[in-house]
Amino acid sequence: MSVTIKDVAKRAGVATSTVSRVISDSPKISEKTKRKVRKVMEEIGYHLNENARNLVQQSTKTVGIVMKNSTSESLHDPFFPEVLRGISAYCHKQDYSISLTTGESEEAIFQDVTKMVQGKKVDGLIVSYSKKNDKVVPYLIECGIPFVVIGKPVGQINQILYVDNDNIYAAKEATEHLVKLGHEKIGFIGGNTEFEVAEARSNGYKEAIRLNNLVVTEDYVRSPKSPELAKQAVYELMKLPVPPTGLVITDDLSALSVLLVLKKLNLDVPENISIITFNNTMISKFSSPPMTSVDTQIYQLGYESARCLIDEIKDPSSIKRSVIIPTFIEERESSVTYVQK
Amino acid sequence: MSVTIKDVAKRAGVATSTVSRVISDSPKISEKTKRKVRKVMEEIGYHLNENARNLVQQSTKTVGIVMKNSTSESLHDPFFPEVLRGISAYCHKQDYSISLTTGESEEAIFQDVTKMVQGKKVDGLIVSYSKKNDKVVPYLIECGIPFVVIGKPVGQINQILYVDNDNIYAAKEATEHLVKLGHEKIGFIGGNTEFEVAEARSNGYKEAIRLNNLVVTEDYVRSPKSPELAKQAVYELMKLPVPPTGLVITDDLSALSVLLVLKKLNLDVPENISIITFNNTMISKFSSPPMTSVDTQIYQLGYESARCLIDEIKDPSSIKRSVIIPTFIEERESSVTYVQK
DNA sequence: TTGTATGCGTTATCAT
DNA sequence: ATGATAACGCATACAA
Repeated sequence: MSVTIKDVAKRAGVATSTVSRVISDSPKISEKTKRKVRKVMEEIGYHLNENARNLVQQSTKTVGIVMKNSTSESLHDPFFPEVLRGISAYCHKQDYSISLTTGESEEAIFQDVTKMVQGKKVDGLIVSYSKKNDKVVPYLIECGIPFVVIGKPVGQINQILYVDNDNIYAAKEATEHLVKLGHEKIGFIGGNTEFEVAEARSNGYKEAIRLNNLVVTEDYVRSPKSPELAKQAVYELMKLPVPPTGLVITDDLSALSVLLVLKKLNLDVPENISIITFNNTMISKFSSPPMTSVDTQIYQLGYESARCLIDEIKDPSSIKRSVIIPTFIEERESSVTYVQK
Repeated sequence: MSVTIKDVAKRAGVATSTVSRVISDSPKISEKTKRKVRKVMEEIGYHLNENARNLVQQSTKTVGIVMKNSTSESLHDPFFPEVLRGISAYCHKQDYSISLTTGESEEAIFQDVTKMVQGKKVDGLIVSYSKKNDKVVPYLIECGIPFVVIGKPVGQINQILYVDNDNIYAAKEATEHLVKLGHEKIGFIGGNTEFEVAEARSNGYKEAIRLNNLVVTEDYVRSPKSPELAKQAVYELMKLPVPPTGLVITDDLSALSVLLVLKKLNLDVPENISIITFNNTMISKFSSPPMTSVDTQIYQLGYESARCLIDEIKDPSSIKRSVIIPTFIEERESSVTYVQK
């Protein structure tokens, strides 16, 4: 069938072990036989069968990527492709392959993960989210397979590798960005608090409100579970007796929905209400108006997670160094100084 | 190390071949021993090693996905994630895994492909683009490995499986959408004509212009190689003695850039100029104004390509049935009846 | 219906 | 510096 090292060995008049050593460029082999063997490989078109190598080495040099919720949702959000881009870049550099989960439900994704792990298809995994009551992380811990989570793990912080932003701080800064502009009534539109990131940003917002002695109304803080539900939240917020003059929104996609609702309500941004969002994706750049956004450096998030993972795979005994990626605010037209009407 | 079929066999008091047959649920094994073996598998936590199976079966049940240009570019365009979503859905259904190229240049991607193919890491590939002078497709033909291209192959149409839209027709329809609205001066902003899709749409546009006896000015048709360069094209177009009153733009991303330029030029859409774009992604839906867009059913493109590929993998002798996915126009606010100023 | 033996294409451990 | 050979974990042809 295929041409194997046996064929090469026979043709070159050496043993298969010698061929194998030539492949790995072992220093124990003389340059002369290396040349000879390589010439034969060229001649008969030999190529390594990675499956065979994987089997004997018990490793695949591929990393699995676990998506959140469902493949569809992940791919609809500009966040995931950008994370993937970062992961991909580092993996390519290290000559690792990438394998994706394909499930459309949490359960299906969990099955994907078990298959990857137990089928020994991956050397490690990147979990692209952090969520309460998630089965994946505990499972991976139990398996003892290297993995890193993007976001702050819900428990066992010290035993789990992770890369994250300081989301509490980032949300605090975002809120204070509006405070500095003179806003005193600031609303918060977050996300599903099952996800750690949503909770953290919500806490950061609350901290900023408290530290600046502003109105702490529970009415002002919303945690819709989807960008679609975010719309509802805006309607409610703007119907309040004293509606907010500024809004902190925890992702660009939701912010886009918000923008649409505001338009329907005939509220201009930033004239009537200021907005600051998170992630600084293409969306915030190209929306109308372009939105001030907290850049979470998504690409770096992905890149570093891959780096952590591959480091860990290569040396599992090394200490667990989690990494925090800094954030910064990209100011655009959606947030301006508050002026009394 | 791991628990293997040998362990299961010993514990269950059967031969390894019996265990293997239980795994594949062979009808030749009695229900009784099946139950016994499965119980043991459960007890000692047995799991199939896919690498070993891959090796002996000479197949991996995974499909490789080839990105265009570079991973980064692909992931910056909403097109690719959506294609991936479709591919992923069908692959999941068929229990196939997905492996992505990670290269950042055409050459690097070609290396990824050869590695996938020669390393026997995939059973087939989906090439997510069709391009002139591309090395990948000829290489895959030479290898004789199953593959399908998304887009119309540049040669050997009959020997290559592909799934595509009828881009000539779609562009013709798009152009005529503006014609019907009374526009007579219609510009075209396409993409890099190295890609077949760009050429096809350009031809469709020209055909519509010709058939409707409109002004055929070469000045009106532009083929910038990136959304960034599209901006330049708009400036030039609008500086013409007789600028167009309608614009056909072949992708949402470029259209977004165009919108921005138009705004800078103080030209309102659709009051001063109408726009129709392609792909109907989130971008056209959420842009301001929302844009009329030709829906190319990207998800279906991906889904069908996976279906074609896996069909072909399962039965390489079956006839090559390529598929054309229909398009339709989603009307939004960016295109309106032309009124003389 | 079940068992025996062999091979899939490598790498790795001993030798020499 | 190189060769012989035993794994790696599974599937399958052939026996029984």
